[in-house]
Amino acid sequence: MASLKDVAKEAGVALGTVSRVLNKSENVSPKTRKKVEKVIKKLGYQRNRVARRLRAKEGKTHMMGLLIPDIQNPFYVEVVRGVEEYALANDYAVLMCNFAQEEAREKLYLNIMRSEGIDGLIVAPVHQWDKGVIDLVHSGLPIVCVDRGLSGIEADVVVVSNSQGTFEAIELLVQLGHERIGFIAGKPQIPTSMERLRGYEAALRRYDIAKDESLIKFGDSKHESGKELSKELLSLEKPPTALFTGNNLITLGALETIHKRGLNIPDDIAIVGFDDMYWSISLNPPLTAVSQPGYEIGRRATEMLLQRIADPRREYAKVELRTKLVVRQSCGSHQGSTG
Amino acid sequence: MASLKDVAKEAGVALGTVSRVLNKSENVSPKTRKKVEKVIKKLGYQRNRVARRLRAKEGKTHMMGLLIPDIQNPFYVEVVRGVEEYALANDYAVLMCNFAQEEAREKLYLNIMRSEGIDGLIVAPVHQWDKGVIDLVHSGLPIVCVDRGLSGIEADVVVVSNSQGTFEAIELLVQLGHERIGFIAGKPQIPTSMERLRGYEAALRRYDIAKDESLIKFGDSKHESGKELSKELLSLEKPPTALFTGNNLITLGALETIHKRGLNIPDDIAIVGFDDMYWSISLNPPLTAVSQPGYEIGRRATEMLLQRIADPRREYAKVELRTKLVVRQSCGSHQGSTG
DNA sequence: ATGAAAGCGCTAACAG
DNA sequence: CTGTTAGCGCTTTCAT
Repeated sequence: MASLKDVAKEAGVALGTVSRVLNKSENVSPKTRKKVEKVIKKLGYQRNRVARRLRAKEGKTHMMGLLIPDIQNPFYVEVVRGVEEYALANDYAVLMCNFAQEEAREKLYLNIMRSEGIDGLIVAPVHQWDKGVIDLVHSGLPIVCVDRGLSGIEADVVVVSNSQGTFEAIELLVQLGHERIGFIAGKPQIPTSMERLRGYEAALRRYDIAKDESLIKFGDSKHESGKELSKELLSLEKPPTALFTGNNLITLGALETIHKRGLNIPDDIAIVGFDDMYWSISLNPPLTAVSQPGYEIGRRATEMLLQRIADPRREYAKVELRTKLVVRQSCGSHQGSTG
Repeated sequence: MASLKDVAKEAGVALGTVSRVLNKSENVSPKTRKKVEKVIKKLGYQRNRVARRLRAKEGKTHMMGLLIPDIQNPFYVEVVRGVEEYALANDYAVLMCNFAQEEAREKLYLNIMRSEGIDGLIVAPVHQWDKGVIDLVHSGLPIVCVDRGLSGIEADVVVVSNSQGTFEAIELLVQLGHERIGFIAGKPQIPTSMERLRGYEAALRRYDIAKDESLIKFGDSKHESGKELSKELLSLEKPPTALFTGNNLITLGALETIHKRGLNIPDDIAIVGFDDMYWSISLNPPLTAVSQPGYEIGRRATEMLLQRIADPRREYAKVELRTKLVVRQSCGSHQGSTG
């Protein structure tokens, strides 16, 4: 692989001059620039990003980190796509790691990121007191949180209207005549779980429906947990007539249980889930869901991160994007199909 | 961040000695080692991976690349998990990029990888004549191909028995009484598409069923294409009684079409898909599918890559893993449910 | 067993 | 405008 030195020698200029051409410095004569660019092309020279990273001051390494909780969750896949797209367009490489909802692994990756010399990081913290992330914020590394914020910490964050989104979903179910609505939540430590629960409670209050604690179950945001907890709900003496599932994996687990029991959706049990997938319409019946703009979350977060890298002193911001209720057939007689 | 120099000064030894301790060199007295280790802990020292990478000889940068065609495809997500797991266990960071089936983007990422100084790369080439990847192989970088091989190139590769897997699926459909079996394939340039087609043809031959070209459609391995091509098949004058879909995204697209037309699965149309998802059972009806061991593919590929990095001259190998037919309800009266 | 020193490829400060 | 030079933090000789 050709190096700066090779290019300089071949072009008959100093090494620094080549660097200037590469970095689009003003102080290069058009003639020299042309000569150097020709040699660069001729030798197929490519900048060594590692050396560049080592030497460069903070904020110019052209590498950012992305730490996501669960790559098996299609929602995060959308976020990843948004991040990747925007990063690529701005000449940033993304070091992407999946900590699979394990705090220990998150810590490990946080260390790797730090020692890879990234310019900044986009992360969905394990919970709002995530020490690893908080330490990193304090260390001065530019960080944008997605999906979940940190408690009492100044940092940029991109979230969605979890509470409002859930409210709308429950409202729809109520309007369709449901009064016993089961709610399967994710881990209570994850802020989004609690926000969604608040939306549920608010909707019940709004329509004067008494809250029945036995209809609310907490799990761990995974398929298995959706499967088990829906079983528990359906086995109640007075089972719910409708189910709200707290994320997409829980939804899929619940569907498995419902189908296994031979129940009809929506006649025996209606279901609305948080998180829409582009293939939700391929489910039978097509799923009514609260759609999060995952791609947009990723894009916006990256935009904010690059802005903060460029100007570390700018005001911290919290961006809240709106969810959208996509009504299909799993919740009952509304014929609408928005998606 | 503390550096090697800081540690050396604090411990009162030379910089090189600290490096030796870090690299578990034999030539350090137990006493010195202990002293240094204590300081390392005290200062919370962490190796700077960038500097290490810049200085290190090839094969010791502790960073590998992973280039996948489509992160929205759950199959590749499984592969990613397998790679990540094995890499992490061996102190390798993974630079993971998704080229979204676009050759231009693949090329771009290939360049980034090269200039990030990775030790090796796992990649699913865009097609078997993928120039970018072939050039990289020739440059001497250790490379393992997954899912698809390269034509006429010496390189390690991990694939599955695409032809045999499809054969078994078609065989099942035939045994269930189907003779008009539609086949929706992915891009013909992708080797797996053609192998799966060969399995289809072999099964027809084996059971003396004439091949009807109008039942075979080529698309681009995506959801949209599954949707459209299944529409075409179902609109034929003599439509198929069963559908074989060439990958998971195509399957989901086909399901959408089938449900939209109000057809009953499997009575009106049976369906078997290539690729199983852990939530295939949550579909209604649960999907009969050819399951690829994605996680295992990723794990094995990484194992092979690290072996090649350690010994670049070892024999090249092609590992073919077996698929498994998971029979559920989408194909008809078999009551079996293996998944 | 340890110290000293070269240098990986690059950026940026300094000198002309 | 361009050349020269000092490191970034580390690994790896070469001495001792």
